[in-house]
Amino acid sequence: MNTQAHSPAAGDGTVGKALDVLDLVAAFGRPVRFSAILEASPLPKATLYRMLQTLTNQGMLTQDPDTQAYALGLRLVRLAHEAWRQSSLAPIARPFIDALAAEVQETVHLAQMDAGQVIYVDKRNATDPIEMFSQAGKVGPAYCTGVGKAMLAHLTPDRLQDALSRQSFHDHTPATLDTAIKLMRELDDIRASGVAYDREEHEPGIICIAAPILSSPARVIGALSITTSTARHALDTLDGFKPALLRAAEDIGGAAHDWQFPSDDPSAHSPS
Amino acid sequence: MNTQAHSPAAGDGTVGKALDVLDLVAAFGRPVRFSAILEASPLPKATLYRMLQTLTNQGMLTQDPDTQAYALGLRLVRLAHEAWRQSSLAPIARPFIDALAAEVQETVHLAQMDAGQVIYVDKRNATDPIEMFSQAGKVGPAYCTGVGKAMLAHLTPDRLQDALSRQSFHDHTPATLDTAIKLMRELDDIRASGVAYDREEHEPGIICIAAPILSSPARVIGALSITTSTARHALDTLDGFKPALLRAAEDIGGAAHDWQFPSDDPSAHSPS
DNA sequence: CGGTTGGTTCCACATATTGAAACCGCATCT
DNA sequence: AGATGCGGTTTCAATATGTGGAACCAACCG
Repeated sequence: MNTQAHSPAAGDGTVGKALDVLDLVAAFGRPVRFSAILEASPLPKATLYRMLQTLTNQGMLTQDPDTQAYALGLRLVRLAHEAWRQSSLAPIARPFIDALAAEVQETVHLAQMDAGQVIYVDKRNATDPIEMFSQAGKVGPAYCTGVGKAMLAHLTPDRLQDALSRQSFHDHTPATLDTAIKLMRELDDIRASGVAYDREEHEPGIICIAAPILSSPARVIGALSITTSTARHALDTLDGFKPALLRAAEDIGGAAHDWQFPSDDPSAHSPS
Repeated sequence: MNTQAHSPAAGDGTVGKALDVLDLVAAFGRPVRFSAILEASPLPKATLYRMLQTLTNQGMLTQDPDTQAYALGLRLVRLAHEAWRQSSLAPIARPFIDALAAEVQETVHLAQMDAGQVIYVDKRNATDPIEMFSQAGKVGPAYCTGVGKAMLAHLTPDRLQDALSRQSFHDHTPATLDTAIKLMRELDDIRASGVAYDREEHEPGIICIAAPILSSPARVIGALSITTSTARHALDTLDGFKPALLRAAEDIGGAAHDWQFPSDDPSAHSPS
C-alpha cells in the first residue's frame, strides 16, 4: 500500500530507526560526538545511546578511542564493495565505458536511479587521471541532469509518477526545467530522439548528452552520459557524440541482459 | 564481557540480525531469491521474510521486479560513499598516494584494519589506468599481507590479542607465516625496522613492502604498501622503496592528525 | 487435475526496545 | 577546595516489537 519508500522518517521498525541513525551520522560528513547526534535525532538519549552501541558493535559505525566521535564504519565500505559489484551495472559496463571515454576524450558518467534520485555509479575522466570512489556513490537530482532525464523518459507511467513526486524542482540555473509540465514535455522529445541533453540546467557552463540503458523489453536500468563544458563544445556539436554514445548504451544494455539471464534461469521472466 | 565483535553470529538485537542478512545477501555476490537466502539463514521463514521486506523498504536491498531476486541496494552505495569519505583516510591520503605511485611506478595500496581483517580503501596502479571501487572495499587477511603485518605490529597489546584471535592462519603459499608464534616474532622485526615485507606469503610471485601509518602518539590508523612481482623486482631490491614509502606514510599520518585535531577541538585529548 | 515448490499472511507469545530518571566522571566556575 | 554543569552511561518497569509455527495462496510441473 504504502508507496512511500524510505528517505527520512521511514520508520519501519527498529532497523528503520537504526538506518536513520546511520544516515544521520553520514549527513554530518565528519566524525561526530554523541550529543551532536542526539540533538539531530528524534530519539531519546538512552535509546539513541544503545542504538549507537549496537551499530558500533556491528561495525557499521566506528568510534574514535580518543575523541569518542562516531563515524561510519568500515563494514559499510565492505558491504558497499559488494553492493557496487552486484547491484549496479558498473562492473558490466566498465569495458564499454573505458572504450567510450577513450574514443570521445570527454568525461563519461554511468548512473542509476534510486528513489527518484540519480546516483552515479561510475565515472571515467578521459583527461585527468581519475576521481574514483570520490565520485561513485554521489547522488544528484533527476530532473535537471542528462542521465536523470534519460532515465525518467523511459520509466513506466507509475514509476514516473512516483519519481516525479520526489523531485524538488529547485532552480539551479536559468535553464533549469522547474516544473513537472516542462519536464514532461521534454521527456517526450527524449523518447523520440533517444538521447537527453543537459543544457546547463544543473550547472552553468556544463552540458551533456545522455542516453538511457535499456534491458530486456524496455526497462531502464541506467543511463550513460558524455559531459563537457561550453568552453570546449557548443551545444549542437554534442550530437557528434550521439552515435558512439548510443552504441555504448546499447552494448551495455545487451551485456546486462545476457548477464541477468545467462541461459539457465529456471524461473525465467515473461517472454520477451 | 563479550570481546567478540560482529562477524557472523553477532546477534545483538534485531538490527544485528538485519545486518547479518545483509552480509548474507552480500556473500552470494549476485541477486538471490527468497528461498536461497532462507536456507542460508538461521532465521525462520516468516521472520526472514519480514526482515527482507523491511530492508527493501529501506533501500538497503533492491528486489528485481521480474525475477524477484534480492540484491544489495543503492542506499548502501550512497552510504558507503560517505563512509569512505569520512571514516577512511583515503581522501586525506589521496595526494600522497598519487605522488608515491608516480614516483615509484609500482602499485600502491592503502589499507585499514577492521575486525582483524585488512580492508583496502584505495589503490593506485601506476601502469594500468585504474581499478577503482572494484578494489576499494576489498578485504583480505592480516597475517599474510604486508599492510596487515605492518598494522598488527603497531597495535596495542590487547588489540593485537583480539586481532590475532581472529586470524585463520591458512597456508596460502609455502612462505605463509602460519602460526601466531611465527607471526609475533616477525612483528618484532617489523617494529624494529619500521617496515613489513610480504615475501610471497599471500600469493606466489607477489611481494611487497609496507609501512604503518601512525597518528598522534603511536596509534596505527592504516598502512601503505608498494606491491610488485618477483618478475620485476627481487625481494632485497624492495628496500630501495623504503625511503619514499616511509616518507609518504609519515606525511599521511601527519595530515590525518592535523585533520582530526584542527586546532579548536574543545574536548581535546591528552596533551601531545 | 492433484502434487509440489516458492512466497505471503495470521496470530498468540515472548523478547527486545523504550525512555524517564538516576547516576557517574570530569571538567570548569567561584 | 567545593560546588555546578555537562556529556556520557546505566537501571528498570511498561509495552511496543519482533518471533515463528502453521495455515494459506499462487503458480508451475508432471
